[in-house]
Amino acid sequence: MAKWLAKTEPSECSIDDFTNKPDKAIVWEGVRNYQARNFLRDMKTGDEIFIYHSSCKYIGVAGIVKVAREAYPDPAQFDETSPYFDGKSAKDNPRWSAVDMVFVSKFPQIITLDQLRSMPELEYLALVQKGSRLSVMPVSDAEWKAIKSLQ
DNA sequence: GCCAACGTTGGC
DNA sequence: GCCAACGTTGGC
Repeated sequence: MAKWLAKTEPSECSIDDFTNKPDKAIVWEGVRNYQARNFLRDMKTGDEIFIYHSSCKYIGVAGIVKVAREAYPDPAQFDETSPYFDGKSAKDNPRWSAVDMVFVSKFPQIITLDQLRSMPELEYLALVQKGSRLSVMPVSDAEWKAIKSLQ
């Protein structure tokens, strides 16, 4: 089973939104980057995903969720009141996808960027590349193990 | 708040 | 197809 990492601003959606409702799936919407979207579309039910908190006080990997529903048209792209509305997306050929995710675990402490950078196994992970803005990325088994070992 | 790095847009 | 201009991301 493939493994992934997804970035989120905790003010938008944090690991605590999952822990607050551990049995409820959360719609992962608003991805507006083609490379990230394509990775979303590759996700399979049950795939596990690291949740990374960005642009906040405590930056780093906060926990794990898993795919509850595979990619479907992101409803936000057709919602004119949504900041993710995309007037160029056609109903019969939706441009953007969403998946549903459910809670798996929350780390007792955030795994910091410094910790991630200290791991040679993570040298090629897009997350730690300078200037990388990719918000959804695949994680190899070796990388997954390395990140989990930092807990 | 700053600013470097990035992805997208649009004129040509 | 090129590339400058622009808006956004995201760590600091």
